[in-house]
Amino acid sequence: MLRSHTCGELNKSNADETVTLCGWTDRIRDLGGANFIDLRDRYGITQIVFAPEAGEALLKSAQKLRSEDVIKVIGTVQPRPLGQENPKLPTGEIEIRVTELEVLSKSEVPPFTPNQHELPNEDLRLKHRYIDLRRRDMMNTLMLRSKIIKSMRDYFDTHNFIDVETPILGRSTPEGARDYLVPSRVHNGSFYALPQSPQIYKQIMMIAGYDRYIQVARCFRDEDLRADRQPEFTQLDVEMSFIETEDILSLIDGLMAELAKEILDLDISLPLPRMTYDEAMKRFGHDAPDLRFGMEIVDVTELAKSCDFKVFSEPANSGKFVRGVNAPGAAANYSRRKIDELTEFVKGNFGAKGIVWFKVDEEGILTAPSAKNFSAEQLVQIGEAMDAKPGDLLLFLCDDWNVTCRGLYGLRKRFGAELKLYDPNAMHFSWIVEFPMFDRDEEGDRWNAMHHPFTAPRQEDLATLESDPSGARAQAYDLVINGFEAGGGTIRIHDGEVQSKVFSLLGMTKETARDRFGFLLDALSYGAPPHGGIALGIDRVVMLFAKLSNIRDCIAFPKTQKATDMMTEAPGDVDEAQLAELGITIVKPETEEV
RNA sequence: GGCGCUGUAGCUCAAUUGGUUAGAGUACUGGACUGUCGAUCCAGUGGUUGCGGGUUCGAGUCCCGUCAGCGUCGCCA
Repeated sequence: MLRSHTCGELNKSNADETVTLCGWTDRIRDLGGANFIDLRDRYGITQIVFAPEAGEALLKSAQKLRSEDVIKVIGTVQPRPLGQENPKLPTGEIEIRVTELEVLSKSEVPPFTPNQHELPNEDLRLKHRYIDLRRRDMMNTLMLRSKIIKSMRDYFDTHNFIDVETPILGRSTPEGARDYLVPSRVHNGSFYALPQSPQIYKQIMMIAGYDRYIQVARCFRDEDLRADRQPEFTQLDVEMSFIETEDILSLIDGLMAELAKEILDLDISLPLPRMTYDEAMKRFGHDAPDLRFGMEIVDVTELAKSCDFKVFSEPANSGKFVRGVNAPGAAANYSRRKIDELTEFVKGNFGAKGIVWFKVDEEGILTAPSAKNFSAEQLVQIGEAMDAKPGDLLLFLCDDWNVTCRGLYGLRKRFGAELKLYDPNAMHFSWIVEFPMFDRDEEGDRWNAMHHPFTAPRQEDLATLESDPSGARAQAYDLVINGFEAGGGTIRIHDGEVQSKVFSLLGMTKETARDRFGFLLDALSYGAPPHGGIALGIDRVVMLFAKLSNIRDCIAFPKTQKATDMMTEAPGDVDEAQLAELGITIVKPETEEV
C-alpha cells in the first residue's frame, strides 16, 4: 500500500502519528509562507500543511501543485491550532504537517473541477466522466447504488434465492422492443440479440426446478431514451415457483420496507397499498400515478350530457368523455396566457382539442368566458363535482377515453410540480394490479399482449377469455414509486391449453408460435411448475432513493439521448476487415436530391 | 419522426428596441502575503457568440437550415 490512511479517517486520536496519505489536490490555499491543501479521495478530505519549518525546497515544490494533481505525502497528524478547526470536515480538527511530498501524477488543467459549485453542462460532464465521477455527489450516489444492490442480494439470499447468470448473447424474439443485434462470425448472416430481459431464461430455470431465482441482470432495448430510460439498464430479476400473485407482492413489500429502513431510515407500513389498473386510469389517467398528492380526475360526462354548451354536450352524448381536474388555488397565478400555454401543451403532446376551464371566485362561483353557456345551477353542480373551493382552477378535457387520460395525467403531473403539491422528499410505494390481458393494435383489429404472451389471466377470467378478451384481466402487477414504474411482473401461464388460447387470440397460429417460442413450449411440456416473478428497475430505484431526477446520474457511464457514449464515442466505425469477416456490407443511405 | 428548451472566454453566466472596442465571476499566468479552509490583494492572458446561409447601413440578438445536449410525445410486450 502506498498509503497508511485514507483522507477521511484521521482525527485527534491520531495526534502525533506519522502517516502517509494519497489523493487528489482539491482546493489550494497558498499564503506565500505557508501552503494549505485539501487532499481528497473517495473517503473524504484532509487538510495538509506545508509550513516553512519543513524547508524551503518542500514549500517551493508544494507551490507548484495545481488542481487534480495526484500526490503522496508523509507527515505527522497534528491538532489544529485553537480556533482553526473546520467543523465542516470530519477530519477538521486535525491537519497533516507534511515532511515529504511526491507527485504521483501531474494533471493537465481540467476542463472543470469536482469541487466547483455550478455544475458544467451535461455533455462536458459525460465527455470527461472520470472528472465528473470524482464529484462528491456522484461518489455518494454510486456508493448508495452499491449499498442498495447489496441489500437486495442479502434479502434474497436470506429468503433462499439462487443467483444465476443468463446469457447476454441470445436469440432475437419478435415481440417487444427493438433488439440490439450482434453479428455472428461463425454463422455469417445470423445474429445474436442482446436480452431485453432474461424473461425466458428465468422461466426455464423454474421448469428446471430452481424454484427461487434472482439475478442483477443487464438488459438492452433499442428504443428512444428518456430521463428514466437508458438503452442498457439493470434489472433485479426475480422468479419463483409454486406461488401466487400474493407471494410476489409480499416478498417485494418486504424488500421495499427493508430498503426504506436501511437507506432512508424510513418506516413504511405494509402491505403496500394496491390499486387496480382500471381505478388508476379513472382516478389518475395513468398506470403509474404519482400518489404523493391528490388532484384526482373527476368524470362529469353525465352532467355534460344535459348542458347547452356544445363543447361539453356533443362529446358527452357521442360516447366520449368530459373529465377534469381541480388545480387547487391556481386561479390567481394562471392568467389567460398561462392557460393558453396549458392548452398548447395538451394539444401538442396528447392530441386534445383544447381545454375548458373555470376559475372559482371568492364566493365559490365558477367564472370563465364559457360560463355563459351554463345555467347557474349547472355551474354549481360542476363546482360540487370538482370539490371546487374559492381560488381553484378547474380544467376539463372533452375527448375519447385515451386522450382524456393522457391529457389530464399530463396536466396533473405538471401542476403537481408547479404548485408544489407534494413534499419532494416523500416516498410513496404502491402496487397497480389487474392489468388488462390485451390491448388493441393501433392499425388493425388485432389484440396485443399488454405484458408478454406468457402472462396468465386471472382464474375468474379464464372462462370468458375468448368471448371477451378486452375484459380479461391478467395476473400482472407493477410497483410504482412516486409516479415511476419501478418494477413489474406477472404470474406465467404453465398450462398448454391456456397458452394456445392466448396465442390464437394474439393472432398466432400454432406454427408461428412454435417457430417463435418452440424451445419454451417444449420446456413447458416437460413438467412446468406454476411460476411467476417480477423485475425491478435498479437504476430507477436508485434514482428515487437518491432523490435524483434522471437515471444517468446514478449510472457510472450512461449514454446520451441519442444513445452515444460521449467519452468513448461509441458507437463507432469498424475496420473493413472486421466487417468482411462477419459477411457484412454497409449500405450507405441514399442522399436525397435537393 | 414531431414539439419545446439550451448553445457567448477552459467553466458558470451577462450583454436594453438590432447599434461603438462582447462584459463579470471563476479557472489559468505573473506578483504580494505564515493560519487558510469557496483564502485575500494587485496585474495580465484568454472570444470564428456551435456550424452554414439569409435579412439589414449594421446581427450574439431577427429568419431559414444544420449539429450537439436536455425535456417530452410517438416508441419502450
